[in-house]
This record gives sequence, structure tokens and C-alpha cells, in this order.
Amino acid sequence: MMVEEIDERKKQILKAIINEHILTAEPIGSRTLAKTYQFGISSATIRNEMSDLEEMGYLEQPYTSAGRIPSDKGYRFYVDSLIKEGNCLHSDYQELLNNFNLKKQGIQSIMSSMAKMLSKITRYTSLISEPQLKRSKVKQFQLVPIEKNSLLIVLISDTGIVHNKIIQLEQELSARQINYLNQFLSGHLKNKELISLNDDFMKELELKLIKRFDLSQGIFELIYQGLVSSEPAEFKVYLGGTSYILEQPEFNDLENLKKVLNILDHEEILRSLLNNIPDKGLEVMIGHENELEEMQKCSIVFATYSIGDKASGKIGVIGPTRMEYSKVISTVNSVAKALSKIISELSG
Amino acid sequence: MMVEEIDERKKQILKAIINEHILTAEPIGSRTLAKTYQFGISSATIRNEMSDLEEMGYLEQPYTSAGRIPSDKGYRFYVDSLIKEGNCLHSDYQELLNNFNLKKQGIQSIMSSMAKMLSKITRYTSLISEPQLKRSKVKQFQLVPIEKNSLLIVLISDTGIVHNKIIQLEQELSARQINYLNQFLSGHLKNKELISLNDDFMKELELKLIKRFDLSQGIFELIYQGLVSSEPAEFKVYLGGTSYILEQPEFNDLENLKKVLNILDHEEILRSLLNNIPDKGLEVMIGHENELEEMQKCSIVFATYSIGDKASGKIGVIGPTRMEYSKVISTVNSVAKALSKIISELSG
DNA sequence: TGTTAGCACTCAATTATGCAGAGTGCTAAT
DNA sequence: ATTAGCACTCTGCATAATTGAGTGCTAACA
Repeated sequence: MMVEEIDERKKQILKAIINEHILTAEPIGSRTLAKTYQFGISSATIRNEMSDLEEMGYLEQPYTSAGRIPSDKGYRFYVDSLIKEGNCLHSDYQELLNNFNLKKQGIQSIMSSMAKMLSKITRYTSLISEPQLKRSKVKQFQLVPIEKNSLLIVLISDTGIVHNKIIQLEQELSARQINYLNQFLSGHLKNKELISLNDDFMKELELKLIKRFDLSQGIFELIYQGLVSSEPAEFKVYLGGTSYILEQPEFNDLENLKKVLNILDHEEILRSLLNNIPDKGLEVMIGHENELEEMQKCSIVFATYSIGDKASGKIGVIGPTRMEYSKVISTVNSVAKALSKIISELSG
Repeated sequence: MMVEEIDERKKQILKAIINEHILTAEPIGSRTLAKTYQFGISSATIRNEMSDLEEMGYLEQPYTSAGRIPSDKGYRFYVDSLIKEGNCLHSDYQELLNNFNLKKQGIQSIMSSMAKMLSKITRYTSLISEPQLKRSKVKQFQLVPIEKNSLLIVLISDTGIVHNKIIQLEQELSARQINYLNQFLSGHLKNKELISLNDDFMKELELKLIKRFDLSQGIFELIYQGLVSSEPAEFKVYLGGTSYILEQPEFNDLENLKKVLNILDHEEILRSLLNNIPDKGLEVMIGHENELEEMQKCSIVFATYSIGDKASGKIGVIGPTRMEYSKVISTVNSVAKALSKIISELSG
């Protein structure tokens, strides 16, 4: 028999199975399902439906004659069609807002506390990425002399993040020279988007500068390097509640646990993971949808937070595929909004 | 019978037991010991000696008629009297030096890579604390205006760390005023130790300033707060190789594992742990010597790294009490030295 | 044609049982 | 003081036996 379209009753059953499985972490059988939910059909009928759902790929059987568990495809359908956004528990939300009225902390510390809070609410591990420098504008630029042959570049972006980088000069600069350089660069860089500071633009700038001021090419190159190439490509990732994964029964297996913790240990991997997420408002990545083999027993719920109307960073929650999607999705949404608001205020 | 002083033979046996246990993670019995080590005495004699050692508190029996395992007291004796410092595998050491010739990275990134390397060599989790700001001198001080009512304080310490803090002003300052303030503070703070910037000193400074320049008290207070009270008390802790704990059989027990990972999740706890360690060259903390209940199945080996001759930060390795002390101690020593050297160069 | 009751079968998890191995403590002989 | 020998203890492992939840199939039913 050809596998037909999924009908209303199948939806109900699938939804019930997933809800139950999320709660218990156990395979669900037709008998228990018939008992706990009042569908008005017998366990035998449910059995047939479950068999169909398995054939269609929404369910799996861990072994013959065990109950069924949802497949990744099942979760995907669940997330896309079977749940609607709930709303954040208002007590949690309040905690959120209360704790972050104090804006004297600096953005780093806010991100780190936000990550902690997010995992406290969801009871899963969470991660927050710093706004990417290259997507933001220069708000303030300053050169600070340190010693004869070294210089500190301080750059404040419109996201409120302060970046700094020490560069070693080969040539000694006088106070006047530094001052001039400072004025010049500050004037030309302010309000520019960092992504527009490409080679061409900088070449042009250098020419302008050289006309008025004799300066070896080397210095300009160094400043450019310090400014654009190394740091700006990177952004910090703040982790919260790493130890919450231990509370999930699927990670009682040390092999699985090791894989995941190993990923969390490597910031660069998390960074590239975050870089591959599109800038949608919300994105759910279920099991094998993640190309990292080590995380294919996990799901991640991401949201983008923004400053004004410009996407700038990501927040996410990592848990087992058997995740409380409904709760997590609404929480992540709320926290992303709160974070957007806080950072927007801070920066503007 | 009164328990007498530990004699040479007992020492040999204790040492053998601990070595063997570190290798196998199993309780050691008299028979195996007699077989693998050629003491020239029978297992029965060893048995008697082991019984004495247990009575003296150096050994423990997990259950009746099992072999013996070392107690914390046993490990303490082992570390204090039975091992001598080995030397770092020179291939590792070389790797160390090679990878860190490049000094363009900035101190943060050096610390983070150092922590990674330390745990790669030892195969245990490691931690490195940033030099404490309050123990270092001001090398450079600069105020950067951001907007009309906010100001960035940039402070470079002689350890090469760049600290920054944004403060919100209530009063608007002109460019000239900021410039003056900058000059004034920069002049008076440079080369001062941050720990000496107490209330008295700042009061005095404020009086001097007010004589020449009309400025509301509020601003000075704000700068002082930004400078001394919040950030400087803190310092970052870099963790490396968190997932290595999973390789230790003693942490196959999820309860234990949870406790330890939970501690590693909380930077503030690690900070206070590090703060309680004296500035000796090397310090070993074994099991219950740590007052944190959660870490009493762990040992930690700490060393202090310094800039010039001034102690400035700590590095440490965390493992089970059954740790390869000899190897770890020498490695930690070597890495601390290497780090001291790198930072000294960087800052001087 | 969809639904259901009933039955045989399957498999994991739990419990019971027996056995082997490593170890101890004690005693008596050296 | 040392050692051989022996009785005893306890864990770990392997091998059933039992239980229970669950499935698939078939035949009867609305």
C-alpha cells in the first residue's frame, strides 16, 4: 500500500507520542497511549496507526517489540506543524527584566549573565555569541601610545563592544605624529561599517594620508591588519550551564557525553556552527540536520538578536533531540528580544 | 602496639602501592605487589606492613578483603617525601617554546592557548588565571570620549593586559576638559601600583585637581569607581581540556562528575579557589585539603607565574586524587616558567 | 472497510544462582 | 621477625529464569 498523506488522527497520535516521550524519555507503546490519552479508539487501532507512522518515517522502534520513539523527521514535523508558540512563564520573564535593569555592567558581563539565565530557565546548556565586529559600525576610534614601539588600537563599535589590539611598530612615532594619525583615522573611520573597510578603501585612505604626512607604509599596513584581519573575524561565545547536559538521560552514556562536551570545549567549533546559521528570527536544528557528527543526538534552538533592525548575534539552547521544544522556543524568543532591547539601549 | 615511625621498607612499599594504583586505578593487593616488585620479602610480610600502613592512615581498604588504595594522607606523604621532580619531556617542552615565539597574539589569547596546551600535555583539565590587576602597575592610562555623557577608561597594566570600562556621566564634558582630566590623571597614575590607589590617595588627588580645575565631585568618584572597585577585583580564568575528566575512571560515576563539572562551570568559584592559594612556587592540594566538598575527590597542582620577580597569576591542573603527581608537578613547573618568560618579554 | 479483541511471540530488564579470583587475617612453624 | 598455609570474605562475571511491556497478525464485528 502506498503511504498516504498524514491525516488528522495520525497527527494527534504523533503529537501525543512525542509529548509523552519528551516527558519520560522512554519508548511509548500503544497500550499506555490508549490508557493515558482518551482518543476513543482501541490500542489495536493505535497500533496500526503507529505502524503507518513508522513506515512514513516519523517514528522508530529501538528494537523489535519495544514501543516507538520519534525520529528526527518526527520531531521536525512536530516543531513545524504540531506546536504553537506558548508564552514565557511570566515569573521567569520578570526575573529577566529585573536582573538586567542595571546597565552599568558592560556588554561582556551582560552576555555572560544572560547565558547563565537562559540555561537556568530552560535547564539546558545555552550559548550566546557576541555581536560580530565586522557587521557593526565604528563609533569611536583611538590610538593609545604604550611604549616607543608599541601602540594600542581601541575601537568602540555601535554595539557597545570595546575592542583593543596592541601592535608592535618598527618605527618610532612622536606624540605629534600619533596625534595626527589618530585625528585622521578617527575622522575617516567613524560611522563606517567595518565590513566596508576593505583593501580598496584603506589603500585610498593611505594615499590621502601620505599626501599630507610622511609616514612609512609599514605602519598603515600594521594598523590595518590590527584593525581588520585578526580580531574582527572572531567573536566570543559565552556558554551557560554546561553541566545541565548531565541531567539528560541520553547522555548517561559516556561516549555520547564525551562527544558533546568535547564540542563545547572548542570555541572555534561553536563559532563556525553559529556562523552557518542563517539570520532568521528563529531556527531549530534537529539531530542529523546538524552536520557535526558529534552533535547528532542534540537539537539546538537558535534566535538572532539585533540592534535596531540589524541582525547582530545569536543565542541558542542545546539539548537532546528529545527537547522541550515548545518551552525552549518561546524562552529563546523572549530572551533574544530582551537582549536586543538591552543592547540597543546600551548602544544608542 | 603503638604505631611507630614509618621506616624505609614501609616507604618503599607505600611508594610501590601508590605508583601501581596511579597506573591501574585498582586496589592493590599484597600478592600482586610481591609479584611485580622484587622486594625480597614474601606477600605475607607485605601484608603485615600494609596492615600497619593502614593503621597509620596512609592506606585504606574499599571493603573487607579487597586490596588497599592510598588515602589522602598517603598521597600527601608520597608528594612530600617519595617523589622527586622529574623533568619535562623535552619534546613537549619544545612544542611549548615553538608555539609561543609569536608574540603578536595579545595576552588573552596566549593564556587561552597555554591552558589548552597544558591540558594536552598532562591529559587533565587545566586552568590559568589572568594576572590580577590590583597587583600590577599602571603603564598607560587614557580616557576616550564615546558620547556626550559616556566615557571609556582604558588602562594598560605592566602585565600587558588592557582593561576597559565604560562609565556614564551625569555632567557633560567638553573636549578640553576631558583632555585636561586625561593629562592630569595619566600623569598622577602612571607607574602607581593599583593596590595603592585607595580612598586616601584618590581624595588627595581630587583636592589637587579641584584647586586648578572646577569639576563636580561626581565625575571623579565615577572614575574612581570605574577604575578600582568593580573590575580590578576580578580576573579571568581560562580553562583548558574540560572534557579530559571524562577519561578518568573515578568520574564514570555521574554524581561525582556532576559535582566537578558544576564547579568548572562557575568561574567565580574557581576565582575564589585561586585566591586562597598562597604565592608559593608550587602548591599541591590533595582531596580533602580542598574545602570545596565537590572537589574532594580531586587534586590540584598549582604554580605561580610571575613578571620579573613579582607573583602575578596562577596556573593549575585538576585531576583525580589518583593523579600522576610526578609528571604533573614538573609539567606545571615548566609551563609556569615558560609563561613567566613570555609575559615578562611581552610587558618589558 | 475500518475497528477491535485475542493470542502468540519477542526482547530488555530484573532477579537469582553459582563460581572463580584476588585478597585478607590469623596461626603455627621457622 | 618472617613466612607458609589455611579459612574466610567479598566482588565480578556469567548463566539462567522470570516478568512485563509491547508488537503483529488474524478473525470477528459494525
